[in-house]
Amino acid sequence: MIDALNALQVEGVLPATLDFAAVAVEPPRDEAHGDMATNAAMVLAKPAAMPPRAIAEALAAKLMADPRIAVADVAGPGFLNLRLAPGVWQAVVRGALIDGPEFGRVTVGAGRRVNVEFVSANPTGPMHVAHARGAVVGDALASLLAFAGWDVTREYYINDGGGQVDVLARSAYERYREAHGLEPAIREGLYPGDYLIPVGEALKETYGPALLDKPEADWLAEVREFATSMMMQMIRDDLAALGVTMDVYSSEKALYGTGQIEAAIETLRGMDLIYDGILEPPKGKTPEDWEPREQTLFRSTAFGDDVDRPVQKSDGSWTYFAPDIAYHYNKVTRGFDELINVFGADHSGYVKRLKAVVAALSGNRVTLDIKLIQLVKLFKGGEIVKMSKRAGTFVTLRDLIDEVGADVVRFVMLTRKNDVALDFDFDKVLEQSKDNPVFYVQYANARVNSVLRKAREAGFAVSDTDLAGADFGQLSHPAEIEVSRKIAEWPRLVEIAARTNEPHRVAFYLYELASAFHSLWNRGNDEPSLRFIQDDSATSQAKIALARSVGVVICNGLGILGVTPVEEMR
RNA sequence: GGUCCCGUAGCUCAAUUGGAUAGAGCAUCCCCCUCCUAAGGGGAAGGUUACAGGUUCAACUCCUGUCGGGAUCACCA
Repeated sequence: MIDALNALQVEGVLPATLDFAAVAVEPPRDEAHGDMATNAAMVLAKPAAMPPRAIAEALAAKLMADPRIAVADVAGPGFLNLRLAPGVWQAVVRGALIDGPEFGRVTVGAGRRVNVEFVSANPTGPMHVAHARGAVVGDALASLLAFAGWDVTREYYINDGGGQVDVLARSAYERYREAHGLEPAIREGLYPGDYLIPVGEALKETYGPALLDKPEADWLAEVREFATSMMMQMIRDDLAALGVTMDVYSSEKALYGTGQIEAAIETLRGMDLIYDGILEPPKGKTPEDWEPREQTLFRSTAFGDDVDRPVQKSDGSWTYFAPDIAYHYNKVTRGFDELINVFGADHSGYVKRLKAVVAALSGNRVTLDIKLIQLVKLFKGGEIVKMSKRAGTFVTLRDLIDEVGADVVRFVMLTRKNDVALDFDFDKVLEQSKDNPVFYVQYANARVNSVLRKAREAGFAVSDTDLAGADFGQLSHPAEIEVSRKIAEWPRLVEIAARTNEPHRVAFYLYELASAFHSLWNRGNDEPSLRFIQDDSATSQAKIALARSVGVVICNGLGILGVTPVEEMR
């Protein structure tokens, strides 16, 4: 395309000073407009001082000389539609068979190092549904980026430095007393969950009666350590059940006493981003117990935040924000080019200050993208499932996996953009119908396998190398071309989804591909010539190859989503 | 009150980051099928993309404002 434009410049048709940066060539939304389209004529009309249609006509004539282009015609205000020679699509199907699991792998990431931090649930209990979506989105995003050429690190930040782990320790201590036959005092503010009973028993196992009747100061640190490590083991197990493996676990507590927090704060102070001052009372509703106090503050208003943020409490201890600054400084110094944090939507208030910190501490070298994950609403029998931590009716990730399986959980969690609330309907996700995307995609793959099985029984050679040698000129029906086009879109989709950090696009794409394939399959009912297995072996081979390439793409796509493809439905 | 997210067909959601006549699935209406894998197929209808301005050859997309829904707002993480 650019070559053709350059040629026109040389010929003097176009002014020599034009910039082609805004020229795009892409597959149009509407296939009636050809296989590829370009906006070149309209973008260039103004700078070239020529009517768009005139540019388009000249360009069309030039492009027709290319053997890969079958038809180039001018449409609408100056769009140039290109119909590619059939061989281009056939080559794509062949490419899918040759590349196999690598088909769709692209290089937009260019080996840049990206850190994806996700889940980061407090180590105070089992994971529940709210964590599940973040876990799935983060993990799928990481896989997607890896497939698109990034060097990816999956990371979990353990919030083990704040008051909530003391609460955990006290709660576990009561269970420890219970294990010794004493009445536990689960006071208001402690964690009442049964999952701490085994922790109490393990404490008894390790310490015997040694910690009984001792003041809190004597046991708090040890019990805290003991309980958090058990909680983290439980969380790792939960993640493993969901198919998530982290590369790095970073501890908040480990930042204390190392000077890292102080160093990060001092660095910011050197940029005049840290100062001591007094905050105004919050506007709107002022808390009744509000009183002015001097604190150490981060100047986040310089980055568009509505108020500066405290890093130190009035008693001199750090707020949660201080170790967070140090943690992100740490990620910057580890040499990542990009940081991505997957947070729950309730963290929306931290976005600006964290972006500000990363921008300041990296000298704008490192980008931070924060994906906010909206709520998941559970439905069962048409009723919303109410969840309350207090009433002990919150649904754990384990419950969810046990009921519908990890594959279903993962796929469904990716059928929505991250910043939109998601309804998870227990009844629908187990339904076998077209409006259950998990089933529909899996079913397509099962049908592909069914074709291959029957073809093998009929004596066809169906290895990928055999199929890649097929005569794809046999595939001429519009329904077959449609499936080929969809397959050809795959690498580009990977690129877009990765660039925008939106793994849900993969799930939607797979549904569309499955839909095109099912449509072709069903046409075979009425038109025997569209069935995959024919009497003529050359025709069969091409059709089977098409089916197989659908299977290749579905497997690659599901691989990114972390969903296991099924070979047979039952 | 500030900030962030959302608002698209009756319902649930897409829309290749600014492209052409805004697309799917349910539900509705019409026709066909019981078939290599049964859990269907084809078609019709359905829209001022919340509203009002602006930028652009081109706006669901970007900017400003308004309305509605949600999240969040020092001394918890």
